[in-house]
Amino acid sequence: MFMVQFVHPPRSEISLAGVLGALADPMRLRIVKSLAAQSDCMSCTEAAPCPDMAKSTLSNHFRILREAGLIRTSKQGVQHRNVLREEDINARFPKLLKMILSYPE
Amino acid sequence: MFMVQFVHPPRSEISLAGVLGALADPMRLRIVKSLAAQSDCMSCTEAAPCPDMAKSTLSNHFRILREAGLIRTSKQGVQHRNVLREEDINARFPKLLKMILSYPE
DNA sequence: TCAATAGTTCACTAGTATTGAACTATTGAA
DNA sequence: TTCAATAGTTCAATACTAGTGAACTATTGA
Repeated sequence: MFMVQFVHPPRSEISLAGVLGALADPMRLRIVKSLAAQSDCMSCTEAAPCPDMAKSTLSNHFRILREAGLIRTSKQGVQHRNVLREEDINARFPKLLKMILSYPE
Repeated sequence: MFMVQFVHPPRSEISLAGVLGALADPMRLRIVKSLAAQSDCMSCTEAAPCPDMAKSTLSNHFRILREAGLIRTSKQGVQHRNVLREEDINARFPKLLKMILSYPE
């Protein structure tokens, strides 16, 4: 009877290396772009960058984004609600996120 | 009698994931900051982020920066001349480098 | 009660990072 | 010329990280 606990670093512990490392993967970048395009939250499968990715791989990508401080995950019924921690990232590294997401590739 | 050949991707092949991945390491970020602060080139040991790092590790970091398209290396005598490919990066991802290097950590 | 759904965790394999040791290439001095 | 010093690279070994199928947990709805 163990609830899944999500690890979210506080704003002050979000590191540049962590953020860059999390975004340095085409799949994770697409996940973040999807989340940035949404005003509200998305489930993991909604934000999945491609349909044929293994569930465990997707789950791992979300964990990496979460632990880097890029997204916040909460549980809502059977799904997970993922939101971009835009304010926290902007407070820590102003304009970085917007700039990275602005490049076409 | 094999000359060491350096791999430098052309500007068009510099990828965002490659650049972010290369910069997503505190040691490599420090190397790039050192190079950005210099107007001319630096040898590998001059740009070394800390004195106790193994030579092979340092060499590997420079290789990663080179293959990501962040630096250009040429041989000059017994040393290697490393320069930041600022124009190429700026052409490909405007303002990204300056922004990343501007954060204090 | 039981099946379906949404993710996580585990175990395995494959790729990548760090490092000491050995190697290559260049320079400068005896 | 010969030899040592210097600057990096390459190799081999170990340790860590990513991708994936299979098994598992938790929630919902029939």
